[in-house]
Amino acid sequence: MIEKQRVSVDQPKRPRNAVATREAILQSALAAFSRHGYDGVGVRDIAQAAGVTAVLVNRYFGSKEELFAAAVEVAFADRSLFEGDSSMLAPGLTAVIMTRTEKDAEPINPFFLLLRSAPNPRAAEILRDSIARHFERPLTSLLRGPRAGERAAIILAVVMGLSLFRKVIGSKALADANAASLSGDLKTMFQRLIGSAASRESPVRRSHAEKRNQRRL
Amino acid sequence: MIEKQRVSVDQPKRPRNAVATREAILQSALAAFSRHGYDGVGVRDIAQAAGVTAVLVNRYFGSKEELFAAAVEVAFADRSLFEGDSSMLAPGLTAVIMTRTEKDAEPINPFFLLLRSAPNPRAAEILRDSIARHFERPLTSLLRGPRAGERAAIILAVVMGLSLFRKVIGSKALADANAASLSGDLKTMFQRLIGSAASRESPVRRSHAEKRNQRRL
DNA sequence: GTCTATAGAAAGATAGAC
DNA sequence: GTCTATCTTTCTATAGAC
Repeated sequence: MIEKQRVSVDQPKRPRNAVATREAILQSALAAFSRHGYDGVGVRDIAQAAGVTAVLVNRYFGSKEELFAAAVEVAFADRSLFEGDSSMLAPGLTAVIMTRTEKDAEPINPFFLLLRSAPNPRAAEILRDSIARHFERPLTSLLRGPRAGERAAIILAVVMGLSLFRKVIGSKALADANAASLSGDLKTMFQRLIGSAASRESPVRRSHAEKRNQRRL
Repeated sequence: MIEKQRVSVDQPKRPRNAVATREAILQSALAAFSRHGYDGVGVRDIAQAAGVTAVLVNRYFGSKEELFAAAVEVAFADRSLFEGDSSMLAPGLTAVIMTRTEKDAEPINPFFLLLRSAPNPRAAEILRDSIARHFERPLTSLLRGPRAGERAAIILAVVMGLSLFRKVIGSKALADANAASLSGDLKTMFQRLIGSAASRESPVRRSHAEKRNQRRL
């Protein structure tokens, strides 16, 4: 029926370049796993989008599973969110959610990679490990107060749940929500989770406010 | 190698009973989709667990996709969470999360069905529709205050994110968290989201408190 | 380093016997 | 109403040519 198409140029074979080929496969895998999840994409698809055949995927990465692990490491490498102090965390998390899940946003990001690959048991193992190292750990060390690890995981879980509803499921209520009011809600929610006592009142600007008015409650 | 096993009795054929067979397939599908997700299970697996062959799945439900839609309707039918008034909502949501994601909990429930099937685009469509009808709508009508639909979706997104981290990913920080303190955090978070102004302070018991002290802030 | 060709398993769905 | 047998497609992975 329809002729198979080459994504790259119409050369008979790709020019020999191991590192460039490996990188092309890795980027293609990152995009494909983000868009369709581990079980939703085959090594053929990934190879074709990178301009090579499926053989090279296994040659460079050993197996689909190992390719996935490599793609996860690349996707989760961005640490910019956790570099400032904790006062920028709530606005930063809110902005990341809003921009990466808006209507015509690039569908390639670590959240979608995670959400769409988590159903596969082996992928889930790889993800659990990478989340702990790249997200839970740095976020935990940014939080003050008791049970920082627990609260960090809650914050990340909230981020993932919102991304799920906004983009993977596509809930109308969240996908079409007014951006300003939704941002406000999220920022407040994150601020409260970040505040050192998640189960107490008014964590917003707590450290400043409580010096001025200890009997606020 | 290993002989295939019949789940049911060792009769050559299942006794003829259309409604019982249909129901057995439906329950088997519900369990399988919850455990492994839409893409993680085949109609053969579902049929075998129901004690029939794969032919009957398509005979009774038309296709895997239609079987999935039927299973979703069954899974999402439980409305007990939204029957009381909104004062029981936060404790109820917290209890549902904690019990259904504890260590040895039954892995068959609507949350896992949703989380593990959402990556498939057709399953996502079916889920989006059923979530709107069975969860977003009743929860929205239980919430007072502005942007109830938006806030209902946020609440559901938070529930799903927590279930994801506790059980599908298996984040150690949340899976092994102290049940009492985690419950407390969740209850507070839900109470704030349920309170009529998600972006303002102290929604807990707001309606009572604000009558006594308007200048609390 | 990259390819074609293919092995071997498993998927969804259907024809036709009983 | 239920089965066996089979069609067709797709999957991961590998052998071997160039």
